[in-house]
Amino acid sequence: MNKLMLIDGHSIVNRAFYGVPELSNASGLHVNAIYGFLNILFKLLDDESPNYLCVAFDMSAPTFRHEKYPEYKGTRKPMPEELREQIPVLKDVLRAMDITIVEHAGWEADDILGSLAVKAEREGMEVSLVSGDRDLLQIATDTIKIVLPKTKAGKTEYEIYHTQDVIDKYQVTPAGIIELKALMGDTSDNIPGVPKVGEKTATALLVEYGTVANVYDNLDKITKKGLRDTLEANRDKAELSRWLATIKTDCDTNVTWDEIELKNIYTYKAYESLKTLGLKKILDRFEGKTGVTESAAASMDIVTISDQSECNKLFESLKGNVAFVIHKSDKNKNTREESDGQMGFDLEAMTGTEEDVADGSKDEFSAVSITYGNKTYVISPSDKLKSSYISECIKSMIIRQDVNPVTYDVKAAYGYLCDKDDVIILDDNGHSTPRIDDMMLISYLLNPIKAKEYDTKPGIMTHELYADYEASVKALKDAGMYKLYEDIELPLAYVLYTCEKAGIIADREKLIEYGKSLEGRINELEESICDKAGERFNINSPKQLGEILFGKMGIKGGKKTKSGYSTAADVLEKLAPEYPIVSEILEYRGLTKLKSTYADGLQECIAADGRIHTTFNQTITATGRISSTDPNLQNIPIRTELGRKIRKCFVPKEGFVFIDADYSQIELRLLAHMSQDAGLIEAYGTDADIHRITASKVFHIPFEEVTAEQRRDAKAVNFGLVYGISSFGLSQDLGISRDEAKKYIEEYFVTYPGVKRFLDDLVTQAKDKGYATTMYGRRRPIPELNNSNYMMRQFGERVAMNSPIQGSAADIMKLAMIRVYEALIREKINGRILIQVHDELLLEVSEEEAAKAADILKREMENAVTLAVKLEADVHEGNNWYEAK
DNA sequence: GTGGTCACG
DNA sequence: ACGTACGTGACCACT
Repeated sequence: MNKLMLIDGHSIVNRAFYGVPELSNASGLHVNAIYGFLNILFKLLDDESPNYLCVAFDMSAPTFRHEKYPEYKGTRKPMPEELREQIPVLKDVLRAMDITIVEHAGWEADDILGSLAVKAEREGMEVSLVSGDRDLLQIATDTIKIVLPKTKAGKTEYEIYHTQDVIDKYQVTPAGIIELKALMGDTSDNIPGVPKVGEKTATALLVEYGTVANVYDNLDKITKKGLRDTLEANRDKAELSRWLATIKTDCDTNVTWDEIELKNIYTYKAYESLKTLGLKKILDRFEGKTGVTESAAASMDIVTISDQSECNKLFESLKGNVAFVIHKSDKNKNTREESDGQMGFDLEAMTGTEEDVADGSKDEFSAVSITYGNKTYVISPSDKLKSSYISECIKSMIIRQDVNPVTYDVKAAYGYLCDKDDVIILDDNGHSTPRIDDMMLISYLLNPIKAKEYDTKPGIMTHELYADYEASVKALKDAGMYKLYEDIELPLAYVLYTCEKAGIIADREKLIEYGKSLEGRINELEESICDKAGERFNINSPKQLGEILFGKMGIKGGKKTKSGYSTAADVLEKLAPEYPIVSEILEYRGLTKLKSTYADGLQECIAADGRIHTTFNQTITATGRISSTDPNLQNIPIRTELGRKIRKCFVPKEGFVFIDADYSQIELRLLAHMSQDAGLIEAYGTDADIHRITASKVFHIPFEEVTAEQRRDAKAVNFGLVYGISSFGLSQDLGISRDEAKKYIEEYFVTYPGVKRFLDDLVTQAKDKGYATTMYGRRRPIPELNNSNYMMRQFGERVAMNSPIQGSAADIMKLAMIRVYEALIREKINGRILIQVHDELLLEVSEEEAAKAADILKREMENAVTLAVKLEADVHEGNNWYEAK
């Protein structure tokens, strides 16, 4: 028998929203309602296995009935923004699953559902109507069952009602439900009902008289005077309510069974969009279900290329847009699989000999996939087809004028394609020639909060990015970010590739020595701390430490974290003067950090060539900065002398020196430029210390009389501004009261009114547009600005102030890197950029050319952009990183 | 895998 | 009454 399932979209998504705890994905979008809805849907599909399915949504409030009676539309609670934002997304997911969504301007979802249910029943189908709304019970018959889901402790359960179940529970027939609502009303649906009549009274009346009309026909028989009066006085309300409560069953929905026939819901499209949403649990279900990735692959026409002639033929045929992706080999996997007798033929191992790797030569790859037209080709190296041959084919494809290559992560592609002497030339605009477009960079620019990732399976990944390419480029142009992409991000990828490949020498012996120098004191402190505590415990465990300090020893310290006492440095520092054990703990923490993360950690990262090759991530941060991983070379200690000594372990190669340059207060200078505040610009026009000038102006004292404390305070305010100032944050930083902090800020804004105006504008604009923008048009979406939570909105405002500043500084540094890279090549300097640390560049240059390189570095950095204030870069030379700073 | 802590700009 | 400075990544302990 044919089985139809009808789902009341809004009502179920509401249930899901309130039944599933708050849950948001990486990009800040709430997904709990989507998650809950899908869970309910899957459970129902499993249990009921219908062959027809559709989901009905209300079009928009006010709905049809309420338009006629506007006085009853008002009390409906507005939908929380966290839920509202999920609905269009949910609809997209459902559509991707090939599930039909029905909505109609004139009718409520109820009416559509009722009409479809009745129609289906007439045509001999079995019907399950799923809703969270008990109103629907009026539709129940012996073939139409009403399903009311509940999310209990993460589990989906539901009540099921046929005719008899309604009678059992409510003592009225399904049709009686209408009468019931007419009398008792329903606040959630804005049905007024008769005042003072609740469920009990209404049921009793209906058991007696059956219908509302009959109740009124027999009013004189009602003995309770109060009840009779209220019924009498509110006859109009009862009639209206009856009408409001009645679900229409005769709408001509135009829905044909054919179009709502349940097809394969485990589509690749749905899989992809769930992946974007970060709903991993539901993805698992997709993968287990029908092998979605395989079926997607099957529908995509994947061709395997296994010999040279096929390979040649393919590459000769290519013209226009061509997507290609080179897949990294899994080294562990390789060695293990190869160990069963096939070792000699492993070409990967041959291309990636130790010597090559040591040179920073080509990386290994396991496969290449290419999508062209409507076909995707997967090329795996084998004994018939060498990986070197494949990479030559790709390279020749790339330099052909009639091919526009597109890849995902072009920096990685350089790693597979470039030999050590290969240099990709940058033209006058900084464009690398030949050019390879990078979908990773494009999607990062389109959404830095969550750049689109592609499936890791060779064919599918390439197919997808090929399909997205043109639309994404258009989106980039529409957003005004194409130049940013073409002139900055794309050429930068190559510069970063050269930095990574170059690496930096880390002197292993020195690191070992440094680590040893810490050990003695660490052991000493450990003894002393455990001694004072009266027991041995793990000082590195915040849990144990908290219990010892604030529990056992009874030191007063407010609880802060979810899992107990906070032992963070700012808490302990307040206690240190009074308790020697606390200051010892602080020292211990500092030393073990230096040892484990730096002295020991960095040693692990030294490659066979004696150098550390970090990875610079270009698509991680929300603001446009780059980040460094494995290891992170952007957080090498400098603030304390002991930590700073680590930098002596980073040294240039024989005959070379380090040249280091950092921008002086680039973010504050950008604040001056972007705000166009005359006072701040003028302050930077003089050569004097900016914090001192600010202190002098803000505190109304002569420049010469500014004390060290006042300068420190002014500096903190300056920093605070860049972070999106708050009086609380500033007070914490300076250890002053919130009121005092607030006064500082106010006074600052009086001094530099343009800054105030500018920051306010940033927030207004971000609220208006939904994103913040940098000088070069880079965008950062700020969904938090619309969050219903005050704290979240507040955070959004700070982000709106900070992102344009931090992001513009990042833009400028990226531009500077490209300029420095080009200038070094143009002027044939024997030297290269090794590391970027946000406002700092570290170069390794031959001794003879050090002075020239220093000039180039300073010049290119300072002239990367012309601002209302001068950009200054401080340059130093040294025989290690410590000296060069 | 997550939270706490701390290194940097 | 809430509970906050902006942006990162690595290490450790603990679930």
